This record gives sequence, C-alpha cells and structure tokens, in this order.
Amino acid sequence: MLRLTKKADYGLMAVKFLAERADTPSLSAKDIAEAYGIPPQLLAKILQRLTKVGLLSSHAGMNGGYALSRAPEEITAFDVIRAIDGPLFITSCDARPRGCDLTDSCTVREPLRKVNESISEVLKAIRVSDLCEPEASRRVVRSKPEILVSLGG
Amino acid sequence: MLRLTKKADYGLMAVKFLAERADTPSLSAKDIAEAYGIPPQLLAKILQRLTKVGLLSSHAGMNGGYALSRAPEEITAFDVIRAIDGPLFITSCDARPRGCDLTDSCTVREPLRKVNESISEVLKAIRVSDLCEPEASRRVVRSKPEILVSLGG
DNA sequence: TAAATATGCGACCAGTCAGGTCGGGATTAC
DNA sequence: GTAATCCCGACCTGACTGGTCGCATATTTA
Repeated sequence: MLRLTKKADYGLMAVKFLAERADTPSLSAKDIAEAYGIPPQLLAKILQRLTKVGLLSSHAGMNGGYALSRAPEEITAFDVIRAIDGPLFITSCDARPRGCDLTDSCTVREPLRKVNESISEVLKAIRVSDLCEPEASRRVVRSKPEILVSLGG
Repeated sequence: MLRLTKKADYGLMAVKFLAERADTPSLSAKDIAEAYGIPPQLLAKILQRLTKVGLLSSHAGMNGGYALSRAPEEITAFDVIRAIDGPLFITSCDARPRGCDLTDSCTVREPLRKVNESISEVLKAIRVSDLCEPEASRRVVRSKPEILVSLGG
C-alpha cells in the first residue's frame, strides 16, 4: 500500500493549478473543483487547511478565492502532503501515542525510521514549480540530499 | 500519513528474527509471535503469505515451522512489504480499477509515479541482512540506483 | 443595505479497510 | 492416534477516508 490520501492528491492538483495561473488574481475553490471534477466542498476544506498552514492566502467575498502565498519554487510536495495528511510515518508504530505496545521488542523501527527520512527527502526535493513544467522540458531532478539509508544506529 | 501496515512491520520483524536464527532448524509462528508479543494467529497469516510468495519455506507437523528460503542478503524490505501489503502505489488513484474517475484530468499522477519508483528503490536497497547487523557495525548503505526524480516525462 | 459570492468550520454519515479472532482441515513427528 | 503445526477462509470491530450539510463570517456590488 503505502499510498497517500486522495485529499493529498487533490491538494497537489490544486496547488499546481494555482501555480500555473499565478497571474489570475484569485481562484475560488469552486473554480478549481470544476476544472478537475472533484467535490467542491471537499476541496474547499483542503484549501482551508493549506491556507491555515500558510501555503495559500485566501480572500473571502465576491471574486475571492485562493492564491499561493509563496513562489512555486518555494513550496514542496512534502509541504502540501504534510499539511493535509499530517506528519508521515512509515511505521504504523510511530503514528502516535508513545509508540505501540511493542516499543521495546520492535527491532525494525530504527531502520524504518531512516527509510522514512529518505522518503521525506524525496518529497522535499519536488517543488510545485517542478510539477508545472511543460512536458517539453523533461528535467531530471537529482534529489539534493543524496539518499542515504543508514542502518544500525 | 503514508505509512505501511502493521502487518508489514510484523513481517519484517519475523523475517529478521528468522535471519538471525538461521542455525535453528525451524521456528514456529508461535515462537516468533511470543518473542515479540504479537497476536499469533495474525502473524501466522502473515508468514503464510510470505511462504506463498516464496520468501519463506514452511514445514508442517510437530517441530515444524518456518525458515528463510533464501539468504538474508537476497531478500529486501521491498520483497517483504510487497508480499504483505501488495504493490505499493503512492497515488490513491493507481490503487486499482483502471485509475480513478479523474484519470484524464489528474495532472500530478505522472510526477508522483516517479516518486513511487524512488521509494521502491529505497526499499529495495535494504536487505534483510542489513536489518540484522549488530549495532556495532553502523554501516551506511548508499542506495545503489541513485535516486532520481524525473519529472515531466 | 441587501443580495450574491466566498471562505471558515464543525458535525455528521457511509463505505472501506486494517487488525484481529475463530474454526475447521491437512501434515507430520513421536 | 495424538499432539503440534501449517493452511485457509469467514467473520467481527473500530478507525479512518471520502464526502456532505449547514451555518457563520467576510467582501463585493448593485
């Protein structure tokens, strides 16, 4: 499995959409939802969450809507996903309260934590601006902090 | 979120356990479950799955149990996780039937698929033998196929 | 100022799924 | 033949995801 939620997908799509239309003063949740055919009210909640963490700026009222509050180069996939899905933990143990019952006996926690970090780095290496690139420019992003998996310590 | 299931955790723990005791002729599901305090019946099902895909070999009857069917160096975390959790898809769309409704409009699928591959590579770079290393030898595994995230193509 | 359009937010609901249990059948050692 | 073990499908339950509803608030415009 290891999949992220549909909400995160929607969030990424919306952010990309906003980035591509940075010139447009403000786009409403409805606009974006219609563009992709996703439930407007659901997307609304997602956008609200992204606004709350400061990735988007919002404007209520007529002709209101959302806009990126930072440049597309300054926002990573990691930012978006974490804002929506919460902190990502590859081990189900780490998902809250002081570890699972096996905290003591679990022997694969530590190595997996490292894997977790690697994945985070991969996601952090992807900027929203990367998502927007026209298909022509097939850039290859070498994930900046080279992926290391350090085991046993 | 983006976490793998508890079952996968258990599976990894069990495989590690078996690798560390390769000398022991055969270890039962009960043995392993008790060692870690995990539900025996649940672990049993997990081990059966791992057997089915050929990672473990089983032996019924008294003094029966499980053993790795390959050397610990020949089994990766990816193998174990995929056997238990199924193919890993970071996008919730890819999780089955011919993509979601948005297959056409979804614009982040392709980039995320690349992320998916990167994560797979990370997991493939982790061998069971790596999990077993005594804490002393703090090896650093440079994930072999250098992680590339190629976008827009 | 009233209407229309937006965001903000909490409550709620239904379906899915992960984690776990139960029970019965087949194998093998002693 | 009996005990230990693997094998396997059915089932249950609680949590969570995806989605909806309704209301309050903000802002523009006529």
